[in-house]
Amino acid sequence: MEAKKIDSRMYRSRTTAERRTERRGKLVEAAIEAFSSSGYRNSSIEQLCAMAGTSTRNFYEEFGSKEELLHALYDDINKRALGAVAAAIAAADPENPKARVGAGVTAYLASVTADVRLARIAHVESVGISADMEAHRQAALDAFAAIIKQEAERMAMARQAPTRDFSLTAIALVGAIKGLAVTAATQGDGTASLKNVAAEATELMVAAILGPRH
Amino acid sequence: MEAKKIDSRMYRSRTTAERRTERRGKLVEAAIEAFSSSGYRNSSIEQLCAMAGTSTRNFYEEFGSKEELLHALYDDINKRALGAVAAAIAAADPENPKARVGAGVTAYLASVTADVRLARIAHVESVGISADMEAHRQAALDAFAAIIKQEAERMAMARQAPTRDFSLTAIALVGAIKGLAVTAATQGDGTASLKNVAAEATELMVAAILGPRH
DNA sequence: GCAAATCGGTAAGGCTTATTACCAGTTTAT
DNA sequence: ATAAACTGGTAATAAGCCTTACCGATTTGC
Repeated sequence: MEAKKIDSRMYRSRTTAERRTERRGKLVEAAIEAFSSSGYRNSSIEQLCAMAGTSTRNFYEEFGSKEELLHALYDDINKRALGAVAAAIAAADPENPKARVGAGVTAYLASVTADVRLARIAHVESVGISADMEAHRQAALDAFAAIIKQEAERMAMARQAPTRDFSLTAIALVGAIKGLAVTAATQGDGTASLKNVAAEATELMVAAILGPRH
Repeated sequence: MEAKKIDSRMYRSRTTAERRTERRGKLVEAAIEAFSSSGYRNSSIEQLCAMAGTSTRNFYEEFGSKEELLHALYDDINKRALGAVAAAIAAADPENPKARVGAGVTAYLASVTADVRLARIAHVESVGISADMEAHRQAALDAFAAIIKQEAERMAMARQAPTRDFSLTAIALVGAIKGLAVTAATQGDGTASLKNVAAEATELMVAAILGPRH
């Protein structure tokens, strides 16, 4: 009696799952555009629905609230960036620390600056929304810091870097990379080109991890 | 005819200027508490007035809007921090670059972490409020970056650092210091104590400015 | 002391926006 | 083919909040 047949019913030649994912995609795309141009707080659900060509009724079918949509969007952006970094690091020469670091940070910056709107959403519009969102954002930053810390410890283990606590170094480097990412995304010309910014970030990370004397 | 006698009239044994500055102070203090605990967007003007023991009528006498209040508060925080940094740098030994950098960054971190609420307001609650506020915030970050850049160039001039473009380095360092400041403010115990954080920031800045080989 | 001017609190108007109830359109089962 | 079930758009409900008009309280000038 309770069992519902999901994904079986068709509507306008589309299955339920198709319609849902399509609507979800449209809403996310609308949110990317609206949040990055008008700002999260100035974007109303009705506006998002109008841009996505759907209705508020369906909005609540996909997301419980505007914040839930932002949450999902934030996760998408971060998952993509984290994946790019992990892949780049894995593909780099394990014996060459600078190359590893450079590959990872360049992958991150390339991922984030590819679409200015995403950088803005991740680093500006998602800040200070609510206690929940803040906790989530902090967790994401911690995850990035953990990756950096892990890489640093790996180098220390291989005697390429001094053995010490890299916790604060990692936090500082996350902040530095974030600042460079925003700069590259908003004014990615000349001095702040992706190439220059990636080089700067790499130098800074190497200097911070390998220590002042090297 | 048009000339108004300002500050002359008394009300409840207080002059106009006295009442205004007092109210302003109470409103700012209420805003610090409300913004940092409930968040900027969740704090209504009525709430602020209730906490400050005044009325909405008087709120608009002092500030044109809630955002204007945040703007003023943000400026206060930054002015104090910038002043502390400038004083610390001026008092430091011009010949000892690391001491200068350490004094400046320690002064900044001490100023910001002295009151957790201020750190939260400056680095979290003020982000992504509006186009105006964003421009203002960016300008403040640029000002900090300019100070760092100037110090770096000063060192290069004295042949204590290599001669190069420090623009991106300064931006990265501002981000790093911001990240450390937030960490110290929110979890300023053990590893993230003011002392440790200041030391980390100093090391990073010296390494970044003086170059990898030193 | 009295009128004119100023100050400040209350309360209501008006706008925006989230949320849901309702109904029309569409599909499946018998 | 028709009833039952499901899908989705419109529109109304409801709440929150900014803003200001109004009016009593207080003070100054004459």
